[in-house]
Amino acid sequence: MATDFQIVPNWKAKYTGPGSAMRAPYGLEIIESCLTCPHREDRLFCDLPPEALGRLSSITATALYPKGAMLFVEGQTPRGVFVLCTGRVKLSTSSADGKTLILRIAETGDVLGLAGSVSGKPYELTAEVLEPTQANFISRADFLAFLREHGEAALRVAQLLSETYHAAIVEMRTIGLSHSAPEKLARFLLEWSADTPADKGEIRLKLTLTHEEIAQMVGASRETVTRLFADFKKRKLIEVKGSTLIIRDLPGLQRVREG
Amino acid sequence: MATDFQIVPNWKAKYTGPGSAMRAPYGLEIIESCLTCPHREDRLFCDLPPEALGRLSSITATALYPKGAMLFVEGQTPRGVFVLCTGRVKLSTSSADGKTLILRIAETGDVLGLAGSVSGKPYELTAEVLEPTQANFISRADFLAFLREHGEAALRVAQLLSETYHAAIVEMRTIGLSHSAPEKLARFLLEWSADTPADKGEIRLKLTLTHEEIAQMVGASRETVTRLFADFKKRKLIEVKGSTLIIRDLPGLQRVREG
DNA sequence: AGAAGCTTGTGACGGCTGTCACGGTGCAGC
DNA sequence: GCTGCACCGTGACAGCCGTCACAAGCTTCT
Repeated sequence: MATDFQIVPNWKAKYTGPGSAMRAPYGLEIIESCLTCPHREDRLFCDLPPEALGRLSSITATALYPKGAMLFVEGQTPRGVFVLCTGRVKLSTSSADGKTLILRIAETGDVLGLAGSVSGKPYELTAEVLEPTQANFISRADFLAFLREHGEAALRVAQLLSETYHAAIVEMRTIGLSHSAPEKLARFLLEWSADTPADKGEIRLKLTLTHEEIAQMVGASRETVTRLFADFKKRKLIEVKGSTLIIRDLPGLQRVREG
Repeated sequence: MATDFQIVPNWKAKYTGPGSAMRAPYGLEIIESCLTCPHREDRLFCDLPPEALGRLSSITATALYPKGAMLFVEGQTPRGVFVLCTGRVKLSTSSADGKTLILRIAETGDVLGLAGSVSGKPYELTAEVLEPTQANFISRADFLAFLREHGEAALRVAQLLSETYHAAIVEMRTIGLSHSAPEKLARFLLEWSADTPADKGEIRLKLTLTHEEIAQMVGASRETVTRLFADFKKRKLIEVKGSTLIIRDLPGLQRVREG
């Protein structure tokens, strides 16, 4: 297999491709394969017959990626799919003048590069590793062959794509249907906290994103995000302690979202 | 089959559901089935073996929809997929305060409601008929059974979803990555004209959308769209004759898009 | 420890564009 | 033809927010 093309700023190249030499940075353990990894979140593979799973694992390659590594970049012809075992990956698109729009932060269990690999059209997004990440890689050719063989897997892929599409629409709403920046930020925070249960009226969430990145997610400037956080804090809607953000006044934040 | 739930403002209900009484309004001809219809654009069915096509036609119901009919509305639990034979359908989402964002205008050959039907999650969009439309309907249950039976069709569906996703991302860029309204409008016009070939330096396109609708597509107000059209005309970038829009200065428009 | 670099906080300012208001125009239906 | 309605055009105005500039914390590496 040819070594994959990847841009890895400030990092040694040897860590960056499936099949290339691997060593765990930052004391990360290498997990043999996502197929057997403890957090069986890898949603691509659930409910497939064992025979299919075996075939799948034979075409899967595990690799480690350091912070800053690019799994793929916008415009590249698709090379295959990545299934995240650990770590977080930023999915973004950017315009010629350097402005960036972050669509979503992928986490454990997410499948990346699916749409590109299925359609054969260039990746529409760039996938940049935010924190050391282990991922399974399946080349496009192997993946398509596998799907042709296993109809139920193809259906599963269609489901995943539907969900991805759904998420894109939701993201679109935050950006397109909000009049003001406060609305957008409120929408973002509420969206972000959606699957975290409230604990005695409070919602605590880890928010390990810079203001810049949040700005790129909601479509605003870095300064407005900073100012809005200050404003929200003053209005006792939220509270920030280190990298954890606490939503103190959920209804209040919802009112901000509604305008 | 239960009659489908549909909202049809200012129209007789009898025209609105698959299986219900049909008569062609506005002198439209009823085409027996998209499977045999002259413009074989119905991309869902291409390249399937005849046996599968036969099965498909047996679960397909054709219906006519008048202007203003809703094929489905946002939040509804998915009932099935629609394949457009003729006509145009507006796909939009809207917020509580009545603001609307149009994602795309579906045309002949497009498949609607696919993501919802595959995932089972509520439709994320509303599909409103812009001009008299004939569409094939396949109920969700039949459709899923068909996909489970025919793996190659499932793969085809995955491809369609990938394309839909791709289009959503492109739309997202117009809205999220443009700083100014002129940029957004230029992006929209260029996007809209992408598949129309240039004819001696000019591109002519039918633009049967109101300024209001264009505004909802690019995420701006109706007035700014009006003003921008006037501005573009003054700068000799475009020209409008009735419902046809002529792009006079393609490079100029591209410069506007780049900011 | 010190320096470099990234992140956050804050003030000033100006332009874009959303909103409101109203008038004109064209089309459909009675 | 007249009336109503939807759409288009345009002016005035305010306010939001993007941009620029700079300072102050924080991390990270040497």
